[in-house]
Amino acid sequence: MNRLIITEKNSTAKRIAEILSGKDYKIKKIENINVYSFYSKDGDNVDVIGLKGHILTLEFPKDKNDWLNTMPEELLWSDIEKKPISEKYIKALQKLGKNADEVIIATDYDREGELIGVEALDVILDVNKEIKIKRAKYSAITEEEIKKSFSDLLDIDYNLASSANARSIIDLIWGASLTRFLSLSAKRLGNNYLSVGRVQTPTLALIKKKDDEIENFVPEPYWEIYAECSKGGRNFLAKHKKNRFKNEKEAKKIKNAIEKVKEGIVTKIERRMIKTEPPLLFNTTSFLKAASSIGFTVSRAMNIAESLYNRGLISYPRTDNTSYAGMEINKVLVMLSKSDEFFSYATDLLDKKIDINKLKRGKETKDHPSIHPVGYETREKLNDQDWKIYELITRRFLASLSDPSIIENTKVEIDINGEIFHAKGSRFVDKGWRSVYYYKNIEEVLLPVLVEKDRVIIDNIMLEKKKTTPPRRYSQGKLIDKMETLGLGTKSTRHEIISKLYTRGYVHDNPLKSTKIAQTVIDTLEKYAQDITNPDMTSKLEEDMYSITEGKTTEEDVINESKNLLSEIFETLRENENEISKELYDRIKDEKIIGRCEKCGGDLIIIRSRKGTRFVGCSRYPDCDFSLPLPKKGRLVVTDELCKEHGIKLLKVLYDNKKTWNLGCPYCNYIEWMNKRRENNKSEISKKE
DNA sequence: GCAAGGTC
Repeated sequence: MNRLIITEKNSTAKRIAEILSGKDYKIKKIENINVYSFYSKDGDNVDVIGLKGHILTLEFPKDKNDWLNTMPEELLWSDIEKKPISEKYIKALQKLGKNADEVIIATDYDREGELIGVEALDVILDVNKEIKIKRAKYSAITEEEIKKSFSDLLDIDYNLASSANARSIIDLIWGASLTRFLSLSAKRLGNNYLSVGRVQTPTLALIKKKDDEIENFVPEPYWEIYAECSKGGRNFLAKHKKNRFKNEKEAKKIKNAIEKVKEGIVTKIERRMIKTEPPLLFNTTSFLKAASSIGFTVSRAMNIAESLYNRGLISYPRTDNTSYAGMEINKVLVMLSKSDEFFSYATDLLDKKIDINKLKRGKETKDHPSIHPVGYETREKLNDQDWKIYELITRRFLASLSDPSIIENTKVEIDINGEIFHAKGSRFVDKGWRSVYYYKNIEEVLLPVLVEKDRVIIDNIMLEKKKTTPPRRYSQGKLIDKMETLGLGTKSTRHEIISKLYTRGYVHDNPLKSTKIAQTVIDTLEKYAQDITNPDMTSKLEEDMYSITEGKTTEEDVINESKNLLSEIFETLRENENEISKELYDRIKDEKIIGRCEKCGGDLIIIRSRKGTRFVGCSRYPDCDFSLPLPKKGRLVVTDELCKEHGIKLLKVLYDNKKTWNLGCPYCNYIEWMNKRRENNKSEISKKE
């Protein structure tokens, strides 16, 4: 009998073949894809193939491809076709499926995994209707789990696959129709289109909202009173117990009253032990957050993690798990105890004989284990960035197994002529896990030895004026975290969604700032199509998907309900079509004004020629011919910052390969370029001489 | 040239 096993990715195909064959398998290539082949104990021939995630994608029929000749709302009621993403996987599945008596779907144990399995199954049923179908569900790729799942095979959960299918159709219809409507209204076609989506738009709205808060923030002054104290030659700082004074007079009055006082009395000392439990193991979100805080962009961090995974150095980087499930702690520790960098720490942990049952913390999910090291490579053999990521993951793993960190906090109350001041100190009692995971460094504040009724010398009383600060923008890491909290995107897509916002010219910088275009898009959508700007759309979809899975409703019903809602939105959009178009077009046109013409005082605008070239020109052309060159390639992003010398908005250029060039002021850039050219000419001339 | 979801 021929048995075919289909997994979601190559790495699990290989691992499953290893486990089920006892490492006795051969690799054959079909359509240049690895297939792991072996004989089972019963003498059955088994082939294991790993796919590359989804093998099919959704598409509108060709006649709907012309944006200018299709009403965006026509997409709501259009057919949707399923098209292969890569032909070779389809061909390979057909070849293997034709000769198989039984197929076991062994894709990941989640919604999308079930759909990927059904996609593969549909391809196979086309060529072999008689085939027997089974499903293997495993919650970790450990020997025990895999063996158990293959000896206890289940059936395909078609409802679960259906729920994922509904999601994909709804995403395409909403995304494509609204993207086209906005792009057409704003006359932004070609690669300048204005994208809209269930996940990207609410994410962008978060960033824009933060920008609004900062824009509207009015700083309020407040005052703080500090006392510079000393005891036994040791200086320390105490702060008035009221902390912030909103009233300057009140603060001044206190300062004046105690300014000449030379001594204070310690009236109270409070000591508290603060125990901080070790951090949980990394899942994708917490990993990206940590990588972001040490200076990586989330895309870069994810790329490196993928590459470390492919080299066998870390476990699968896309997971929601933060528990120890599916992980062999001692094996990892033994491996690390042989490493140059971590041997002493790992050895100590091994000696401690950690009780795994006491480590049952974190969220246990049915997907891959938490991100942890599975191999080791010396620092020299990895490049700097790869090492930093590997080190971060390894230190986190070690930290999670370590003791809590204990800090002693001391609060000293000092009476200065009736005014109460507080001095705060902190020192490590036991660094615990912080000695190996030292990324969030905590500084000790040491106070002199004090007891109640001690007299301390007051060297100086200071009144400091401060201002309340606006909220902080989202860093990439914080945004990933926020997206997870709101249920936006998945562990695998969140970083891609953020990159997408950059390449669309919707955001720039890190922490993220929204561009004018983004602000206009969000304002328009919030006015006329609020559902798509709201994270609730995702929560609602999640509920609907759950109902489909439970059999309480159908894929068709959910899609129709969603289409009806979108159809109502389109009615509103059409009613306000002219206004929307004018608003989008005008505000984005304003975006093109980047400064004032030094020759005539007109507006400097980014002008695009029909040939696709562009330059900075004066709005009073042909009366004024002032112009500045711009690079031919890449997407221009206009920032809010102005050139200090020319008052022109600074520009950035985004390239397809995701590289960014901070062009800055186009005038400065032009001058620099001219100077360089002059230098080159000079050297050319001198060479000739 | 649209989305989001997989995976590399």
